[in-house]
Amino acid sequence: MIRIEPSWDFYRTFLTVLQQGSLSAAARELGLTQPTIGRHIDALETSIGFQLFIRSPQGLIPTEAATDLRPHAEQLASNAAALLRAASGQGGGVRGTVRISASEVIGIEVLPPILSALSDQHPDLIIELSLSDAVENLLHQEADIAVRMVEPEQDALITRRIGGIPLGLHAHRRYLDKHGIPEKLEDLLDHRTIGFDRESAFVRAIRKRVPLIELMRPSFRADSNLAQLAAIRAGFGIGVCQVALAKRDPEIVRLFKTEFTLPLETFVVMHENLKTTPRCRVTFDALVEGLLAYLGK
Amino acid sequence: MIRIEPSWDFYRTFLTVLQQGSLSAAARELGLTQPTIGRHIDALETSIGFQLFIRSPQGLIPTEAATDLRPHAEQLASNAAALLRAASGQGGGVRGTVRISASEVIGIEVLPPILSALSDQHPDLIIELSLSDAVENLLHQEADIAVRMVEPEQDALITRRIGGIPLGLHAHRRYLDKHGIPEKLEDLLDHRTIGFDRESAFVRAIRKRVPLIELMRPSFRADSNLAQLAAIRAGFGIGVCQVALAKRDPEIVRLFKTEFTLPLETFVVMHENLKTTPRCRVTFDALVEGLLAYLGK
DNA sequence: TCCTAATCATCTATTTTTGTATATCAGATA
DNA sequence: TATCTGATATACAAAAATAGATGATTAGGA
Repeated sequence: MIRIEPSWDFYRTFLTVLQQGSLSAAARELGLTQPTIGRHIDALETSIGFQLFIRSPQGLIPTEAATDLRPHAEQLASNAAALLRAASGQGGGVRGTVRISASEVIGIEVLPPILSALSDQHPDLIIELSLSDAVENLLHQEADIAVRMVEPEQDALITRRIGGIPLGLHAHRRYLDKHGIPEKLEDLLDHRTIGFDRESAFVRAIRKRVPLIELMRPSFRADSNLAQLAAIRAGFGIGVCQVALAKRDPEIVRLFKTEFTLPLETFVVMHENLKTTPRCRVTFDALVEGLLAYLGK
Repeated sequence: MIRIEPSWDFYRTFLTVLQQGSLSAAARELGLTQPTIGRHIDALETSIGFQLFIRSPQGLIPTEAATDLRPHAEQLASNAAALLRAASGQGGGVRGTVRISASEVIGIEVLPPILSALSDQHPDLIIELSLSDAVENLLHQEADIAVRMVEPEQDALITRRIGGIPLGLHAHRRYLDKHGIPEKLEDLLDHRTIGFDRESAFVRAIRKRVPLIELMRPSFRADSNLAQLAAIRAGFGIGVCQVALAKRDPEIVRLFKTEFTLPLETFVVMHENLKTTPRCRVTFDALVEGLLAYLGK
């Protein structure tokens, strides 16, 4: 039974201990001392009435109860960070921190010049870029704005459709010189191809489009699209990547230009709450404009 | 510029001051003293670098900045409460607090017997009932389970469709004795009717079904369906309410049984995270079963 | 086997936070 | 006008939280 509400700071301490694995490490992380962290955990355990950690000389091992509470504590941390970001943007004008979530490929290959120009225009704007393909992080307020490849169905979000980024099959000229150029799609079965590690919505979309993919046995697998792109650039074999990115390297050749093309629908998404805050508004617009330009629109 | 992260407790204090409107009232609310609350606000203002309140002898007036931060602070409070509820349910078995959100009518007229039976079966279960028609409170974790009249489109939610609760036009016999029984739908225009205060999705659904409603000039308006039900029971006039509720009072007569009937789709909804926690599982099942029984299924 | 490095627990001095009491101000009321 | 009630601000003492130092325990490596 919980008698009095614990200090919210205890939640922060609790999460940090979970993340760091020991009182000492959490103390270093938070700029406090180990006895203080220990007292916080003790107080929290007393307050909620059960044990959160098993102490050991190697650190603290979370109990099942602690693991159950972890997502709540993480959300609390996200919200606290969101509040601070909101606070940093106060005072009118474009200033403060804006946190953008995007896929690895987009974040590394496409966004930097867009964000760089934005930053030049608004020197007081601090840009954080979080690279992840998880769709949910807008709802958890881990980011203010997201570039997504699936249309979100959430009402509280403002969504702007950018269009389909064309994907194509590509290989490095070095690879083709050595292994020959496939003439028909079926020839791909005899080539070294680059594929996905795990099943995902994106992979299913490709399969649907080109059932042949099903039969292929990739000789290189990676979940990270970035790693796949690197593999194509390194001449490892034939893989799927954005046409615009491939064009940057004159040594990379597009294959089956007519037979295989796949538009990757792209959206810029923002919390409705943030539409009036200048820094988010400006960043949202810059992303939309920059991505449209990237698509040649 | 924010230099060091403020204590999370300051956020709680900040929100309480916003809610209560003065340092003194917030101090009473939190069980602290007015100087302490004042120091918390001072420290938070120093930390984030701008003023949150204008002090006055009548209390504290929030600045625009404070108003902007308010939703974040509220979400923080919801999450902290959700964490505590999760904590209260630890230890296996059906125990702890479960928070249910439902519309006023459902919560007052339909749920009590269901929840009462549930409570008898599980003495360690503490039930909180939050009456509101806002759809979003599941996402904000203000409730664990919700009874909703619109199907949520959110992926992270578990939804169970109950079916359509039939609505009908009703009036008290006392009213009909005095004003006569309308023969045709058009006759309603000459009667005292009970209508809605504001536009809502529910109202639009009714309008679509029975365009005649558009023409009616209700002599009693209330947003609260509960107030409308009370008005029908008091013999004020003719209004819309659940058929099953009207039947409980033999003095209430249903009108235009064939011409006017409207099923109110009903869903029980729960966060996916909570499906393994016994108290939520059990409550969810009890609500589904109870509501199906209420519908005669 | 012994040494090192990491951990948590405990005790005490110090710093920080909080509470108490009081002063001050603005508005409502007789 | 005098008074009462609510509010914030300030000074100082009390309480609480914190840091620092030390000891005990364990794992891993020479």
